[in-house]
Amino acid sequence: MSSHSSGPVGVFTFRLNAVSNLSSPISYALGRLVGNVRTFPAHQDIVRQGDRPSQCCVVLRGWVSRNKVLEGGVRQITALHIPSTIPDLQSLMLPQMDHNITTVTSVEAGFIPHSALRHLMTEFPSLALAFWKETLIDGAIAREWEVNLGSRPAAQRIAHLFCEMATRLEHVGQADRIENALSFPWPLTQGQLGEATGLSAIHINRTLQELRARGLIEFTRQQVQITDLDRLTHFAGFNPDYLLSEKPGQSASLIDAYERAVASI
Amino acid sequence: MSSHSSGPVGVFTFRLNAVSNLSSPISYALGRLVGNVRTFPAHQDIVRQGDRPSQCCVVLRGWVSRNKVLEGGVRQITALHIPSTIPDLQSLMLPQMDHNITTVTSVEAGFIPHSALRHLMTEFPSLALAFWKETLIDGAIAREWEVNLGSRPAAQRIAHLFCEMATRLEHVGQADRIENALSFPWPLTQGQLGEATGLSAIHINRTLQELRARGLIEFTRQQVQITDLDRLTHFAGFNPDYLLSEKPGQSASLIDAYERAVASI
DNA sequence: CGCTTAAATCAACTTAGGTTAACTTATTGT
DNA sequence: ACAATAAGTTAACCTAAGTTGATTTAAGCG
Repeated sequence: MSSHSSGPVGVFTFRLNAVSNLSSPISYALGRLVGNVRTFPAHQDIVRQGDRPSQCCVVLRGWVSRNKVLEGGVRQITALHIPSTIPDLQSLMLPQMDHNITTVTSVEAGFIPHSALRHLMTEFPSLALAFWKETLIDGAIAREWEVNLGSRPAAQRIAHLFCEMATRLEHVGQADRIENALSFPWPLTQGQLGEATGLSAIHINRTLQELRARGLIEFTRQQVQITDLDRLTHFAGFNPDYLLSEKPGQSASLIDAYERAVASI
Repeated sequence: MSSHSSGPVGVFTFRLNAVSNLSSPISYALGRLVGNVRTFPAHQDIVRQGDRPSQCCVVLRGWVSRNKVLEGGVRQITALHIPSTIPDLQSLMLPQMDHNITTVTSVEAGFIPHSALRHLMTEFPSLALAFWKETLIDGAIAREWEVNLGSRPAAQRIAHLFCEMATRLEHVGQADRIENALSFPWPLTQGQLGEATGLSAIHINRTLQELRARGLIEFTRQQVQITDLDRLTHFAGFNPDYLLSEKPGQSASLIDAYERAVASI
């Protein structure tokens, strides 16, 4: 069993640091709280709508989605979470989950009891501020998804999501950039991509082909390759400001930290 | 000029209390910080995308929208704010606004300097938790809007928004209920309703007529009347849990508080 | 390794919702 | 009370996206 400050948990504390500059005692204590690291298979609920969790889940490897399922069985993915985030952090303040947290890939996740987090927040009020800030960034992403769902045609909508994920993945060192080209893992099926963008799987397929024909992206198995990020950015009307990207310097150290963490597994 | 703990400011502190049960010294201090109360005309930006505010805005009367404008000039409303909320609370933690805050109606708004809020949060860490909780509820509402925009057909989408606003307005005593019928002010034009739901103004018009024909809603000038809330709720697939409604008891005291506040203007 | 199941792809057809433009009804301002 | 403007309504037409069903390719799996 891999466990604390070394190993994948590092991904988590290092990113919180980059976003909020936590002091090292907080960051150390937080890393130590992550326990009970488990591996989940793909397409499994970690937390369900209506649950009243007593612990928070930290994504250490793999992707998870927030999603809601309507009566008819239609599923809407409202957010995608990549390693280093706590998708159900809200359960600390809002007792009942209003949505599911579901694995997209096989996922390694750790858990922190609410009680431990509450104690730590009492001891270090700045931790609450860091969590609040995470929630605010999540909110900014949700707003951009609303714009995407409400106002962009299919091709731009999909392109915008690719731009966002490319940017977020690059921040945690999970995208490869060569000049202006970016490639990164893409574990969503076309059906799931449709659930995230509010489009049918068939229309996703058509539109993906259009994007390929325009030379904006390439697909190889589970990888997306953005041929020219500037061109795709312009096409999608993407403005990365809402992601509150870390400055280049911090980003670089994050990548190092991540790679060290992964290497030590 | 009306100003502090009496008058419309009461709407604000009373609601924060209901959501997070702030102790009375905090609530009192917070109410006193709201100054510089101004009246804005309808359709005016209070804060703009890209701004770096040094104060937060408290909505005391009227409605405001969060919105983003795309290059082509299309506007997407991502949230509606009714009295008692701080729409740009995030500016305290995220320096740059990622969206506009625009008045829908004529609006009375007060302002609190960031510095004052920061001091108060340092003195009372539970205030930061209350703000975080507000942000989380905002996030839950945004997720439901994502579902609405991505997964519901026009009639259900509009109906769902009516259900949500009816519920939220009832919490702050701004909806009249007679049995199962609810009526409340509706200041959005059909065009703005389209901007909130990602539909064209013409299609809003068509769909509104369908909802009227089905006997689900009635329109009189600036009022919406829900004929039978249960029926509309069922039609829209609305589940109010995500709004974290106060329990009936608290709700009632809120209404009283609101009415006292309004009466004292 | 072939068998099974899930994704992806393709084509034909349907439909919800967008668009344009003409016209009517409310508001607003003077 | 009037003109001027904004909002609501209606109709005709168009298109982006949904749907159904058949076919191919790729991914697990015993």
